[in-house]
Amino acid sequence: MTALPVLPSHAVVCCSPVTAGVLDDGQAEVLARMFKALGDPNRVKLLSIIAASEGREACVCDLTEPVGLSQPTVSHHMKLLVEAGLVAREQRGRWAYFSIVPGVLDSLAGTLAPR
Amino acid sequence: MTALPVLPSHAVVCCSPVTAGVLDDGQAEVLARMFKALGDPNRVKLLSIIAASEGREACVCDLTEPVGLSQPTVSHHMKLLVEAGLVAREQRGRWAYFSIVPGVLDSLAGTLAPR
DNA sequence: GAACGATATTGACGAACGTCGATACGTCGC
DNA sequence: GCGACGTATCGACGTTCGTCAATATCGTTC
Repeated sequence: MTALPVLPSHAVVCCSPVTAGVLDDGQAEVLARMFKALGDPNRVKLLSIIAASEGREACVCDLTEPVGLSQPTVSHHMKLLVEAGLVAREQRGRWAYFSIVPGVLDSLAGTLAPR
Repeated sequence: MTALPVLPSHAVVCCSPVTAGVLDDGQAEVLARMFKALGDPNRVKLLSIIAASEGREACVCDLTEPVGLSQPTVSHHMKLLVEAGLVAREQRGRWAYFSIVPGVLDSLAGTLAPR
């Protein structure tokens, strides 16, 4: 499978550091949305599986068994991760592939601990 | 107010990187717990207020008004942040002070993006 | 177009969550 | 000890969430 196209960087639209001053409601909302997406053990595990996969992408068909959840549940979780902007979805024939959005984890890490 | 005592480093017990391989259920659970604590805009804002305060600590009496929530709600949120290991609480007379647990944000950031 | 396989969506259920008024509890000053 | 003050806890409420079986939708193959 080929590398995913490079998406526009989210760094400029993503996140304000928690530690750079008092966040306003909008900024806090943006951050909280992403953290909430990671606030479920199954979704953390799903993200780690994708991150550990070749090309940092994985087919949803390979995600169901490792987390031991039903297909609808995994689909639902993946939808939440996509909506949170952490992963991107690409339909390839019958298969849905998910990949880590480039730079997003770096950005999110940067909100917790400025570099 | 004096600096808080240096707490034992949590780095050794805190977190496994999301991006260093597939996490087991326990590791994912630990991370998810902290992310979930940050999954509420008000708690993100509370954390940012504490982080922006002198000495990275703040009195709960200074937290209620900026988030515009009732006293019981703020108390409840602070309890969740403490239980998640992100902040520590210290009673000083009538006042409860909360501080960022040293190193915890760095550790958590490191789980998202290894340095 | 029909059959098949993959996957998203729907609906129901029980659990968890965020909020606040009321109250309980601990500290301080007299 | 009592009253005032600060803050945690309780209980109720409406909302949100994680789960799964059933079903709908979409892409592929013949």
